[in-house]
Amino acid sequence: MDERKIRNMEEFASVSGISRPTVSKYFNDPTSVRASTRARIEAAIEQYDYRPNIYAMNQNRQLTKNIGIVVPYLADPFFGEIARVIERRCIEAGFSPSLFSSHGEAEQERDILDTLRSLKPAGVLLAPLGRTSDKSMIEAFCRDVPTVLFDSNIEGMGEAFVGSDNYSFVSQTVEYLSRTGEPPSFFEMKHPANPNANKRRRAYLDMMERLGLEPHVLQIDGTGWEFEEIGRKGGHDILSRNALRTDTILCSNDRLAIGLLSACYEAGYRVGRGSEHDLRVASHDDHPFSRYTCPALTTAAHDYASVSGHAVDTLFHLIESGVRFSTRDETLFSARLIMRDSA
Amino acid sequence: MDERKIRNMEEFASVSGISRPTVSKYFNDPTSVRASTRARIEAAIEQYDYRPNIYAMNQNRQLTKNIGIVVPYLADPFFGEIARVIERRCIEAGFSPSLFSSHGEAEQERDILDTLRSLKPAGVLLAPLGRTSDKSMIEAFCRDVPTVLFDSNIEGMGEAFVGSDNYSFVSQTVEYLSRTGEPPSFFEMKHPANPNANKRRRAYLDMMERLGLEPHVLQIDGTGWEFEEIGRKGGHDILSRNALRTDTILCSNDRLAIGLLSACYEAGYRVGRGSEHDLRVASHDDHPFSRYTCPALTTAAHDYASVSGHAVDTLFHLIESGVRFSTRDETLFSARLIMRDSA
DNA sequence: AATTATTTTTTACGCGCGTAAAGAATTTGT
DNA sequence: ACAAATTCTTTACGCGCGTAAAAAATAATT
Repeated sequence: MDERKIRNMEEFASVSGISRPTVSKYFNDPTSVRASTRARIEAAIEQYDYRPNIYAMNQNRQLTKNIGIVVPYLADPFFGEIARVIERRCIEAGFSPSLFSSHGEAEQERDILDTLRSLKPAGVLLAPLGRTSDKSMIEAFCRDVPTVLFDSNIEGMGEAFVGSDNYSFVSQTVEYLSRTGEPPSFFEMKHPANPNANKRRRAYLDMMERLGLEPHVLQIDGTGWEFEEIGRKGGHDILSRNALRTDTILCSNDRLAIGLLSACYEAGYRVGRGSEHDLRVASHDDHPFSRYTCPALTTAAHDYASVSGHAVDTLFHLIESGVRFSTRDETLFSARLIMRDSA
Repeated sequence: MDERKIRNMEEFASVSGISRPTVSKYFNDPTSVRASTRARIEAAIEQYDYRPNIYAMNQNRQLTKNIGIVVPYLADPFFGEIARVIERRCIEAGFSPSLFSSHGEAEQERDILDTLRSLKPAGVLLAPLGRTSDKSMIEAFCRDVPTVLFDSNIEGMGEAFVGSDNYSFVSQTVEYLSRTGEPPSFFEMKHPANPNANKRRRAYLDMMERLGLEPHVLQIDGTGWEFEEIGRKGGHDILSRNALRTDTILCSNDRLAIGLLSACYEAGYRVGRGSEHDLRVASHDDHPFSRYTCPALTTAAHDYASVSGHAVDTLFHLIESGVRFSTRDETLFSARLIMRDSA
């Protein structure tokens, strides 16, 4: 690598022997120049380690190559994984992803959308907080920036929604549990942060009715995003009050289940299948840690790859076509039942 | 809010009745203008919802207000938490944090540093991958950008390192375990990803020698960042080979311990204190989930707040003073023993 | 009120790159 | 080999803001 510092595209153009407009054209789309000139430019890049000033690049472009990724809560490894997959695909497509986490707070979500707007991104992938989100602000944001919602739907906002089919999660777990043992009670937060929780409750009620079984919903207290602690406290409460009708609990999500399993352990309840156990516990999401609970958690898995892949594809299509969708489309992927030892 | 769209600072200056250079001065430091003009500008901002174009702002500034935050693995909620705390403090200080995760891959780490360099950040907080990091590239990066390393140290790189005192972690756990029962064996990966692991092993050996006890290190196979699975497999291997000398295991970190506890449960070993238990397991880090393992994990907690707070403070000091430190300073915070049921 | 210190305005240039237009050079097709 | 099509060079302007310098206005001090 040559030690001479290239200060700008003008200098780089002259050392590479190509005119500046052509070099500029190359950086905006390497395939837009002849193969031979492309080779010369790339050789010069290699030699001088030059890259254009992104601030000057983006100043005049109406559309940058930035993509915003917003998740509600990064301390949940589920979103860490999602972020990883989405980031990779954005980079492969030549975009620059910027990752943001609302950390469970509506004010942070607002600030992020503000920041994002000034980044003039080509598009945004947004997993909103849900119930506490500032709906009108999100709506205004989506009007200005091509946005695909994922994970958690807010009716009518964004050009599209990509997520998991909550009904498919719950129908599989309820069907499995009631076929192989006593019917499940449904364990959830009284005021869930996320609209998926409501869909899951309704799916539970619906499935139980279909199967001709008596539904039983256990609603526990607690607000915020510390689901494990909420699940643990709620679990202790329910176990001590003897509020169970059957020996089977179906949790709304794995993080609550992790807390519940902890409570069961502490209270001396043996969780699992078979006669030597007191309780069966199942759940939804296939959280990265659900394999390592004691016992390992029976759950329904998201199709991670499909959800993130389709969300990205949808956004790319939106960006490339340059037009907004005439109808907002919602794509839901089915769950896959993961049978482990807890139920 | 007025509906008229302000296109640039010129227009904004004219509607606010202040000259453009003064407005520019305001945006670079609101306290640098007279209180009365500041009030007028802020009223106009409120009314027209104007904010300057960040690309044009940063183009001419040698030093932007950006701060890069790089963590090795976001699917570990520990880093999600760290990111949350650091982000907040950066925003409070008027900086724009950009969060990046290497996702356990050295190539990603390299790409991130490349991206970061072109963002011309005022400073960077870097938690490197460790063993697999491209040391020479990090070194070159640190020469160009004021960088504070945290969590995982690489000798001599960056202006400072802020982390936890591994010796204090291990000394407390070893002391506690050997005082209250049989001395611990040390459970770790044969090829740990992170230099902290090596320090912990050495601290274990040192402590055992001091206490006049025979050390015993269990090194398990596996590479990468899926520590739980590595711990689980290694745990099964050790339990089935009956490789334990005592009834006490001290894990290098909580994520390995989570896997080990899972293996213990699957193999029918009862973990905990007291005569009705087979095994004691303790660990280090106070991972967000360690409270919810079964049994809850006895561990040594990082001083999260101090580490992230001091790392940020150090970087701010570096940025404000404008000078590099003459000597690289390393600050280590002590651990706090968290006694739970596993040991 | 006069002097001094502070703040703002006016004027002007530059940053690094996007991009448009016209002409020159190169490649492609026959 | 020649015309047509493609690609590149030259020239030139603009984006939105930072920033410097001198002049003007305002505030603080005596």
